[in-house]
Amino acid sequence: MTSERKQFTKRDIFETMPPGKVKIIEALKSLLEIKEYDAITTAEIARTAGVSEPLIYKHFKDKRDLLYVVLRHYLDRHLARFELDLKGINGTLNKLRRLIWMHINVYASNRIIAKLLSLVVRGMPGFYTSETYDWIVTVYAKTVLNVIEEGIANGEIRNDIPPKFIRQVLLGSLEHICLREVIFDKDIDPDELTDNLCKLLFRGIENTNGPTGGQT
Amino acid sequence: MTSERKQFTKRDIFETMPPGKVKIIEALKSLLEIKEYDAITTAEIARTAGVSEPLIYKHFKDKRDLLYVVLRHYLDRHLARFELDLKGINGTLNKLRRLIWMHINVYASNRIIAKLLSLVVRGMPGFYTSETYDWIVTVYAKTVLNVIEEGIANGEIRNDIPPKFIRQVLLGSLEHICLREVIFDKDIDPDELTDNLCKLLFRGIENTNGPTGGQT
DNA sequence: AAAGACGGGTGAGTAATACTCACTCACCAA
DNA sequence: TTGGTGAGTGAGTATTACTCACCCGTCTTT
Repeated sequence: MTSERKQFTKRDIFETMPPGKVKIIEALKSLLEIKEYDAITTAEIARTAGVSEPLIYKHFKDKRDLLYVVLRHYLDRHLARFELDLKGINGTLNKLRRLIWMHINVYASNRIIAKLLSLVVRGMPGFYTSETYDWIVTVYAKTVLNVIEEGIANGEIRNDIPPKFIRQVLLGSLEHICLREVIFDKDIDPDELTDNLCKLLFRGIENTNGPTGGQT
Repeated sequence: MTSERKQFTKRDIFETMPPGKVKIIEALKSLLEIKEYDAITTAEIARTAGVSEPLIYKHFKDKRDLLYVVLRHYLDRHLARFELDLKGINGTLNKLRRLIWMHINVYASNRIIAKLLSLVVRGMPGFYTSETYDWIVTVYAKTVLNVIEEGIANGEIRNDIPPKFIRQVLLGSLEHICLREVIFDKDIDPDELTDNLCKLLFRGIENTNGPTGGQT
């Protein structure tokens, strides 16, 4: 009987929400499947949700604010697995490879997420002060950084480049190698991209002073 | 007397333009200095230019189309130098270093360009079918690719990764290492960033089978 | 020189759309 | 009973990108 203790998942979040709010979120989600954000009007969202337009503004600051919440819902299930999925893997570079593959795979299998992150919210000034942004940084970017720092500490990764810089290069590369296919809706091959990226980056970041105890 | 032959520069372009068009372009440019694109209205542009609003639509398809033209004007003087500036340098990696430094330096010294490229036009679907985009690809992206391919041919760069992939990683890294500072208007240090990026990437892309004659 | 095409330029207007105001209704606490 | 609170709405508004019909001067054509 004491088995479930904390397990706060998406389901709980939805259950404590007023039904109208849930309907609005789901409405925007379903509209994003068929057209891009800028082409979706608030009237359309309300109509699809079966609620009145002002209700959107009762629950969300803006149309954009609503988008940030929707983006978070989309990312939720993916990001939840990220940390766990790294647990079983030993070796920093193996963890990084796994991370890279997962990132690309999310973009490959969910174009809405890819488009929102690479093209839409990126240009919205308010995004960088939103809860969703904070959450992504905490859950994802920090995880990546931890892996890199761990690699530096155990001597697998060179220590003459700031870890945050390495992360920037990694994340920038990830986004850019998918960008063309995201924009033009072409297929993405996670395996091939992962291979090439690892080939290139790993040789750039690995510690050449010997595999272990490479502390200067 | 036969000294000047082709020399078509910005000045010529402007001179063959109707004065209203020039005024509109200059108006948007000066407005971009003080506020972001989305906050600028067409009425404001017309007022600043001292022309009527419909004239904008006589000369440009949209407000966005105008932005693309303005972006091209901004980039014009910078990109014109790119190819020339590489001429004197020998060694592919040295050329790449120079290229990297120049790219970062443009972002560091011209925040409007940086913001437009990284945040604004990136999310506009129409941009990727605009003349400006074609032009950037031709003048800049192709130059980068040529340098990389030259490096592969002469054995300085490894040949087991597609040159276009290397370019993607390079350009993605460049954009992403500046992104935070561009968004939050913080200073960018081109020298430091160039050093770190070259340290990381060069080891990743250089050919380890010997410096010359590395053709497989 | 008349006709007319053409390009730059404008005054007045319009459709669309994100967002607001004032309000109702149901529920719950004191 | 009263009053507060939060979900929800009908009607409205300000803003804004964009358009229509039109004017005028300058070339070209016959």
